[in-house]
Amino acid sequence: MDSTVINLKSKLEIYKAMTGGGNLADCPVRDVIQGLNGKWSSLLTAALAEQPYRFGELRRLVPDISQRMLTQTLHELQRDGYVHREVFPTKPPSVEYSLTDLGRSMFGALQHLLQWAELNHDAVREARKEFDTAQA
Amino acid sequence: MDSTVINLKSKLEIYKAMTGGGNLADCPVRDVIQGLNGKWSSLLTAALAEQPYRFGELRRLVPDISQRMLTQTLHELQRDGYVHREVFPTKPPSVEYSLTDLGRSMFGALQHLLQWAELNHDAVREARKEFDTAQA
DNA sequence: CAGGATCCTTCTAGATACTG
DNA sequence: CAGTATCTAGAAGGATCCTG
Repeated sequence: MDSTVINLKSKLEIYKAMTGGGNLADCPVRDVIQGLNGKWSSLLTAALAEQPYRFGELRRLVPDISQRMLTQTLHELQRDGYVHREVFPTKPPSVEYSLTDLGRSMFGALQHLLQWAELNHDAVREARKEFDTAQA
Repeated sequence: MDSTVINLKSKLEIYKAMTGGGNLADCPVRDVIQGLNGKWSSLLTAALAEQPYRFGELRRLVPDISQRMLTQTLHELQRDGYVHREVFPTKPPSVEYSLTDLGRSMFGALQHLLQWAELNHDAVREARKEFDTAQA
């Protein structure tokens, strides 16, 4: 079966996983998703999915991220187990960031959404334009 | 080919789509993803993927969302073309929200990530715990 | 019933300066 | 090189009251 085909059963399961139990605050799915909701999380994951990078390389690669947000986002991704941080005791020190197995697995799932976004960006933009002019 | 298998070519394409052109502020992928980064966007999309709901039904379904955020998030999802809003001129009025074709298409891609989150929540939690104790 | 308007709090993210 | 620390503006989100 094509894994892009979604049956109702899995929809219901996801929905239940997100809303069920009356304990939304501790909902597992939302807990994980929340960790990827940052402005830079997806972008940095996508970058590291290509190949490992060092701190400075990532800065140059993503010129409009502040060094504070780069540090912080990498830290969060590392904390959630997606990113491995390896320090090489050179002088001056160099630090390499790479995806863990969990990170690669997660990116495999995230990628569907990124690809969809790339393919359907025009439709979304068009919908926004239409909506905004209709409101005016 | 199993669509969960990622080849390097598509990785690179996504990465380029997210970072290329030196025009990150207008990056299409990030533009679309940003619209789904809200605290409630995924949850409401998942709910509406199951079936259409009325405003009050969604409130009861997601008890910990404020009515303000429910209104606002539905509005954003509608603006991006994911959600259709239909007003029935009854007394008092009733409004039904449902996914558009674009919304269903988007959810098909988002769902991979939600399913991954459900399956791997324990691993993420474990990683966090390990990271936090290692820091202490 | 389905919101709009307001006020307030918290969280996010950017700018800048400094350090091992 | 790879960060930390501090400060601040702005956005996101919550609480409450009001209405067609």
